[in-house]
Amino acid sequence: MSCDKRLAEQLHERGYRVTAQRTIILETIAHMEDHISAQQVYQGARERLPGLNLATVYRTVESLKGAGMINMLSTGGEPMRFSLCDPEHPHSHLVCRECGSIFEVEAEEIEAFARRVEETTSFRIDSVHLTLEGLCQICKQKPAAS
Amino acid sequence: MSCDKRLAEQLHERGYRVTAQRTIILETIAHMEDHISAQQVYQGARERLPGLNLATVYRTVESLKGAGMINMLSTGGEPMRFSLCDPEHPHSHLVCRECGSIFEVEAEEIEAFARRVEETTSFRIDSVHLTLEGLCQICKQKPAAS
DNA sequence: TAAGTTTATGCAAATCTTTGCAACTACAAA
DNA sequence: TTTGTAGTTGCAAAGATTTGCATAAACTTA
Repeated sequence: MSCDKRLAEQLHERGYRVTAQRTIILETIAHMEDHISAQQVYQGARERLPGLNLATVYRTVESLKGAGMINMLSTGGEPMRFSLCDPEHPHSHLVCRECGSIFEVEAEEIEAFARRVEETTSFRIDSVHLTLEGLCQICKQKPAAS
Repeated sequence: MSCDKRLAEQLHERGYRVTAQRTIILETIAHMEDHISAQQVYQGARERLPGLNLATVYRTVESLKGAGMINMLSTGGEPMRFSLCDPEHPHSHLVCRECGSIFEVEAEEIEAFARRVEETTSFRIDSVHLTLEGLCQICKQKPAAS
């Protein structure tokens, strides 16, 4: 089955209606390499669906997050960014607060931590989000700004 | 030394100017029990500093985060929230996506993970932020909404 | 395949957050 | 204490995100 078909099927399985907007927005996020902003999703998806509204993008990413299909990353002070979930390879984000670059780090053990929290509390955890913020190799060599 | 004096001193040590706005905003966040929004900080701080501007609140929390003195928590779909950092007791956040309630969970081992990442990558990590999202004990018993 | 129900979308307005710029103030050095 | 400089603030405008409501589309059932 094609990648796109599989995504649409996942949506349906989880009780969400499969609309053109959702399909195209999801594919747009899936096909972009990096973590992209709402504006970028909007512009990318609009090429295939001209009438698309920005509010729909926001509502859709919210739904897709609820369906566990995308990750949202807010670096604080910058617009939210989205990326496709990869349940096989959970990862956390390493964000440079100076230049804004984002790296991914393997984080299976964080998942394990979440499972343990799930046992000790009575929460059901369905998404785990770890962000490590700091300075990348290049930026940490420059003098600090206040 | 008083709690407030100590906070002001920390600000100064880290190269930030100690202004009335910063001091009062920091105290406002420190004295509130929960994680509070920009509006709540604004309203609380305004009682002691009537001319205060909302833009200053946003810029100040950004600085305070840079100084490692507060945490920012974005639950996605809701305004950002802030709380005082407690370096002695690092914790992660457990957020219910249904009712929005927030709990704190001990997370020393996440700090340890961050230190290891710091060694294997060439990043300098100065803030670690883990959010576990899901359903709390009460909300997980209700039928799911799509 | 058609009808009914429920959810999603587009639009416009509201809310939240960031930014440019001129005036102001904290801090350091004289 | 005074002065100079760089960082902060308030204001207003821009940008990002959410929300209410009427219409349209997806899915279920017959």
